[in-house]
Amino acid sequence: MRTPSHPRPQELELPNVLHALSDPVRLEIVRALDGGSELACSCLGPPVSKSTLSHHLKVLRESGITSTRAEGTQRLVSLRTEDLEACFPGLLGCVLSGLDRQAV
Amino acid sequence: MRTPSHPRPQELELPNVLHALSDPVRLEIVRALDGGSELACSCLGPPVSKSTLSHHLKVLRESGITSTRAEGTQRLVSLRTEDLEACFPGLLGCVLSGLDRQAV
DNA sequence: CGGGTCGTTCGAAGCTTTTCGAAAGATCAA
DNA sequence: TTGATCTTTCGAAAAGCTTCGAACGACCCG
Repeated sequence: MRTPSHPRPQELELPNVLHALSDPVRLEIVRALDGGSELACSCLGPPVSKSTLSHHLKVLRESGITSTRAEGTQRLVSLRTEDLEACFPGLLGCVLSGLDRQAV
Repeated sequence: MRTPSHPRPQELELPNVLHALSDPVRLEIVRALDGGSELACSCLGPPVSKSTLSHHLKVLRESGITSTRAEGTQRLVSLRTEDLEACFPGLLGCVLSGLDRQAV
């Protein structure tokens, strides 16, 4: 299983990033990754089928929000915190704290 | 022409707000409103048909990003800067500066 | 009242998104 | 090799989004 390709930092586009963040399932995934942990697909997100989860991870990866790395039979997913901070300073933090605020 | 209804601050939802901001036409509208000006529909956004513009303004309004006020035959649209800041601190600013950064 | 301007709503076309189960691919362990 | 595990891809259904023109509604000025 190969590590898939990721957009380069200068290729990140704001509408894509915002769109990727506008889905509740994907927000949940982003929240689970907050803190810098590198998690396998099976640890992420609310209960959806594995094909659905795979789809959402693809959207996050292709928008530049997450990074996915092959490790044996697993895929380890993490946030591209630094690249996001360089492209859209503060954005990820705002979204995460907005999430917490609404999590109630 | 009546002033339409708007969601209350506590009703703003992060996925809705992010979705509303994830469209290039709507981002353009938000950028035009940045600075606090109150603009008529006809002053906003890239060249799209008026029904399309009306639709995008409705999405922005219903997500809580903009406020629309009737003034004679016009509708004056403005950003709900304070409400957004209260619900999702920093978000609007990040998005606007990210926009500038990509505007090139 | 009549006509003009501003904006919304309706109806529709084309495209994308979300979701799932079934099947296939990749890796490891025995 | 065979089987088990983890994940992606395929195919498909249902829902939603973006866009437009045409029609309508609200308001203002002569």
